[in-house]
Order: sequence, then structure tokens, then C-alpha cells
Amino acid sequence: MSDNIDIRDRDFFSRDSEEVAQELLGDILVKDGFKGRITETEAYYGENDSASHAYNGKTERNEIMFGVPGKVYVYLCYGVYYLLNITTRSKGRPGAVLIRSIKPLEGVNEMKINRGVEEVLELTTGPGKLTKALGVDKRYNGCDVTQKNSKMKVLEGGDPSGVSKGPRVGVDSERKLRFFLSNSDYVS
DNA sequence: AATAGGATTTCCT
DNA sequence: GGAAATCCTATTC
Repeated sequence: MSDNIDIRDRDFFSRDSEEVAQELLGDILVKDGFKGRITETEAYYGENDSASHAYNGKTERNEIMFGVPGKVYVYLCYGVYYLLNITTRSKGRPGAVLIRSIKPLEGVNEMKINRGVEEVLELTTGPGKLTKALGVDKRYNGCDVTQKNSKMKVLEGGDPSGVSKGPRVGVDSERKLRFFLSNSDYVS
């Protein structure tokens, strides 16, 4: 029917990480009762990207990056925060897009409870913050976002008015693989 | 305002 | 043994 025409499908994610990262901006991330507009992303690769978990080959943690595109890759960062990624490229060619920030649209009250913070601008502006706000943890690793009855999915959000680029945060990298909405306050 | 340190898993040297 | 795709708190200017 017309209710799932705008779900991002496998083909959308089966492309270069940089393209997917850029086009995810403005899209709607849906997780259970939560909704948020994606405002900031980063592209990761494998063999040529020393900042990527996949750089040194497959491990138990990163194997999802080597598999089918359009799957959730969640991992624990610094032993403390879960970070949310969606896999890209193709099977055997590792890639992912890190979701760094979103703008809360639905479930704001629940996000405040999960974060223990009242300030809406502080709820989801950062990769570790947004997973805590939405209750995303390792159980979501491997979740297929292209299935319409999935626990997590991405809806097409229309063309954003302006996109900016910059170097990725927290890693040594020359290339500008971080993308964010130019006019949004909801960036990290 | 700026900086430094802590929490603590997973992987590499 | 040490660093990492982070964030929060405490301490000091």
C-alpha cells in the first residue's frame, strides 16, 4: 500500500558510504515509538579507512559490517556508550554510516526519562546520547532496517535545504566524511 | 571558560 | 598494556 512507499530499501544502502551518509540527512529514524530527523552522519569504509572498525579485517564485533547492507551495527564505545550505525556498500565490502545526531520528533518525554535531562537540545545531539535517549543497545545489532515491520527503520524525509561537510570527529582523518544539516541546531 | 580524568569493552601490539 | 567512531563531572583559571 502507500504506507511504506517511503521506507529506505536495500538498494538505498547498497551504495558508497559517502552517498548514503549524505542522503540520510533529513530522513526519519523510527525506533519503536520514537521518531527523529537525522541531522548528522559520518561515512566509514573498510580496507582503505584506518579509522574504521573493519580496517583490520573481520572480528566478532564488526562482522555485521562485512554483511548485507541496511542492517544495524551497534557497538559499545569506550566501554560506556552504544553507537548506532547502518551498514552500506555490499556483502564482503565493509562499510557503515554512523548516526551522530537527530532532532527529536516523537517520544520526547520518554527520551527525557532515558537521559535524565530536560533540555531537548541535549537529548540526542551526539552518537552516545541518542542511543541512550532511544534505548538502543546491543540487542539491536543485526536488525534489518529495510523491513517494514522491523524494530528500527528509516523513512525518506525529503530534500534538506543545506548540507555541510567536515572531518570526522574523534578520529584521525583528512577526508571530509562527516555530513550535517547546515541550518540545524541539532548537531554535536 | 578551559582542561583533565573517569567509566570500562573490544581489539591490536 | 594501551588506545578507541564518547560524554559527564570536578577542578582550576
